[in-house]
Amino acid sequence: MARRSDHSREELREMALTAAEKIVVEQGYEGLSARKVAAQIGYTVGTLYLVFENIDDLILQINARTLDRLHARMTQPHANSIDPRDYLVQLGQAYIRFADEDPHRWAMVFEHRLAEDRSLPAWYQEKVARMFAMVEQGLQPLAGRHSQDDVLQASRALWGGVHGICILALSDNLGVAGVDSVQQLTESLIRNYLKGFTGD
Amino acid sequence: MARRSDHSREELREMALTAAEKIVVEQGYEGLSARKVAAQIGYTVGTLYLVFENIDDLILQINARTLDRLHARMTQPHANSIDPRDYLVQLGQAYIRFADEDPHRWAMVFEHRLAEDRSLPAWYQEKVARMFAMVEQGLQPLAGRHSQDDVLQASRALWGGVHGICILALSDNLGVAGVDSVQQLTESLIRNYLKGFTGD
DNA sequence: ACCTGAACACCGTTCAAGT
DNA sequence: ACCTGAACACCGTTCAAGT
Repeated sequence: MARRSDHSREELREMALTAAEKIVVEQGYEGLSARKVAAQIGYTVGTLYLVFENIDDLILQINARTLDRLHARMTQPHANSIDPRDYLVQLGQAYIRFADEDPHRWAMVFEHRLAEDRSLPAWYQEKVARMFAMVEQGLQPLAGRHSQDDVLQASRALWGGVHGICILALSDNLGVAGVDSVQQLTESLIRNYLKGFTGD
Repeated sequence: MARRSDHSREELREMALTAAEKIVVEQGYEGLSARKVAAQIGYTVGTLYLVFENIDDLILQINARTLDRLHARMTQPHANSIDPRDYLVQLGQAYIRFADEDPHRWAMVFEHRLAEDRSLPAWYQEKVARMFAMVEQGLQPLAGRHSQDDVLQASRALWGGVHGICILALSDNLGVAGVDSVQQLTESLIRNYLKGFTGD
């Protein structure tokens, strides 16, 4: 015992994150604990605190990976060759699909709250911003006579909307059953909003 | 000790809920614990379990009260005498205002997750349904040639949208500062969606 | 230098025992 | 009959001590 040096810090970190992600995927946010992660990788709890600041830090690292996965899923090959409206609907539906297929991972991103006084690190906020930027860009071709500020506001309203439908659906608060109806709701929100936005 | 009979079950319940609400308002969801509630009302933890099934049950009771408060706030006096569009915007803004003024109480309603296998009791689900019904009714005058099903779907999309903006704003994920901009986002979402919905 | 093991201050929940 | 107090199985976090 003590001084094993079986693994480097980096290896330890990777093992811990992988083990933690497995727990989250299987048991959800509530099922995660430092002790479980430590047990999974064959170290003591104390060791985790050599690699992560605390449990919030560990969760943040996982959430960052989740945001990366989500971003990858939302990156479409033919973004430029299709109608902007269809593209935005596709973005929304990719988002819903991701949340539906990996609900625990997705939920942790939004269920995890930092202590009131702490705020998300810049590198993390950037990952969130990147997603909003996708929507903003998708909206750009429809801007018409709208100012850049209008487009920004619209992208936030729109994405907030998609997110809300997603949340309510996954928590069964929308009284809609199945992914298909959620996808329809999303499409309804986006298309109607865009009609209003473009003024067609 | 033992056999105090200082308070009836009903009194105990009321005291516990009031104490618990105070803790939630001040310290948020995470700050709540059965032991703290018990200490506040001068009883042992065990006593709480004579009045509530478990801590989830206690939280559900608080959340039910919160939904009642919210419903009261959203009930407007002149609902029938104003433009339906304005009315829906007012509903949305009342929702945002409530969340902004009482963030901890509001957040607990949406942060609290039941165990995967358990579902919300019918009496609780009805309180949620009641709020969606308000939106649905507000939307009714704008239905035009839309089917009843379309109106239902639209009310869900719209309310999901408002909710999403509210969540992202309160978790600082929208990059918007202050209630005013959130209110603007909400109005943008609702008015543009309605333009699309009514086809004007 | 690296990791452990035990400690500390917390949880939710249960239930024999006291009055 | 009513409530306690202690127990059980968990938490996150810290850090002296062992190799």
